[in-house]
Amino acid sequence: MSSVQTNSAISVDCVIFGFDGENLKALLVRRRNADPLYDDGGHKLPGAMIRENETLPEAAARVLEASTGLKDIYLKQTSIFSDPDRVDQSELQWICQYHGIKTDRVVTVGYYALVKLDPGMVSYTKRQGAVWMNVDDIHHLIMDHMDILSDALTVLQKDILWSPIAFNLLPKKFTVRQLQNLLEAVFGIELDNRNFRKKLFSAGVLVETDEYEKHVSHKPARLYQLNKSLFSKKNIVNFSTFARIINI
Amino acid sequence: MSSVQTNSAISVDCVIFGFDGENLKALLVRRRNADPLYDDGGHKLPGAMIRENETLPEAAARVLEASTGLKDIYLKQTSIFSDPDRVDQSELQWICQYHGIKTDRVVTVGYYALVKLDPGMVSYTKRQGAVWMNVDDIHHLIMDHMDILSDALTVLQKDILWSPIAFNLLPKKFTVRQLQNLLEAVFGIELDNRNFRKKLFSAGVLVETDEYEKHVSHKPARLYQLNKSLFSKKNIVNFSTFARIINI
DNA sequence: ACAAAAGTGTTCCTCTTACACCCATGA
DNA sequence: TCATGGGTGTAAGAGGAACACTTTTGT
Repeated sequence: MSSVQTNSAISVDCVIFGFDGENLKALLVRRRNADPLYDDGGHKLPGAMIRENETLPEAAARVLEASTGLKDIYLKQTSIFSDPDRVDQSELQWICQYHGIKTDRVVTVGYYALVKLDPGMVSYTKRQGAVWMNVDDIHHLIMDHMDILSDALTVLQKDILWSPIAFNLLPKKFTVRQLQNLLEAVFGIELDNRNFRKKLFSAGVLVETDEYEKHVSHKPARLYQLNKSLFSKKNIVNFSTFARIINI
Repeated sequence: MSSVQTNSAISVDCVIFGFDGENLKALLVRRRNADPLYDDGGHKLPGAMIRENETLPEAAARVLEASTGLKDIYLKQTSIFSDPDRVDQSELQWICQYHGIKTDRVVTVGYYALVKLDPGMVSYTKRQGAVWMNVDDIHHLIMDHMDILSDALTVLQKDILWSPIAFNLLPKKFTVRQLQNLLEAVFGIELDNRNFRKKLFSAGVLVETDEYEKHVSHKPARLYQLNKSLFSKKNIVNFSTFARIINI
């Protein structure tokens, strides 16, 4: 019988999703920005080891802030990746050396975050050496990070159906089309615009503003906001608007 | 800045759900069956420390087998509980002593399992000193185990809507009423029996058998089985039958 | 014979789907 | 004036909700 494992290191890896009005994107970093020796060209998810006196959500929030400069962002745990061999020996050696620690094993916890992708954000992350890639175009990441990403996407899909988190990916004021594009991108489906509007408005999740798109070479679309009064009651629990609209 | 945490112990705690045809139950153990000194009368969830060369799902399966004698049971990770103070100093001391380990911190990972509650199972668990309690009647557990239980129930509810796991709580052959009772118990709702049958049969998830209930003092109900052909295709992904039936 | 749960049909109404044209703007 | 996406209505059909009585068994 093997002995109890006490010498584990625990890390968090964050899948940071963003939406540019067209495509769902995720933020990736080079293996080691700070250490060109180990930049093998592979991309990875932003992550970190947990510290003493820090919970996992706190560690994830720290990673998020380091990558994006943002605090108070929607952040949710997905799965744990605990295969003893998920980090091979040479990776492990490097990790121990890099952090100045000694460990036999690294268990990682996946998180996903939802951020508003505006030009300011893009230039901020660019300065950090990070890159926003279309989720559909990401095929290879180092270690098991591809698994972590796929898992996060699956969880995101379910969560969007059952909570109003989709609005975390949109600007405060947005067009109906942006919301429709978002759902189409996340689920890989197409929606009938007329029926989408009907169900959306009858569900009462949106409040119209008096503002419109500007500088577009077609009839400018009205901007809407999320109906915040949904949050005052216990309606969050019952938010299944998108499940109905997508008809799953 | 605090240093990187490497000396964590990782445990798993399992919420083992069972259904007796009427109520949803969970399996609880005394704090330390083996050690009467520490039996303070409080109940806890079955759990264990992870071992070297063991993944978390493997550790959870080990706990499950120790509690119920069952292998190959549906088992799913829920959340992680990582508050540095979730285990207080005296608990920590006891844990280190009991396991003969040295650690500063115990992070635990919640799992839930679904088992068929037949008389054999009940007597097996009774011999282990464990007890099946109605989930509705559980109000106090030691440490943060009540949080782990509540969390598992929430996850179970969502999962039941989106996958055929409900059938893991029923015998191989069951009546329509048992399935209805199960859904009513898990969600705390009431369903119209006629409409329930209509939707259930039209969804094609059940196959009828030629068998009936026996020794009941009313018209015996026909026994049904889960339509296994659902699994051959990719239908598992699209299983939303109960979401439709419950109309969420 | 009685108690207890099984099993069955219909009507009404709501919600979903499918589908085509005019409108406002920038270039 | 043209190209582009915004924005609207209707008709037909499917699916959901509400509801009461007969059947079969054990006692």
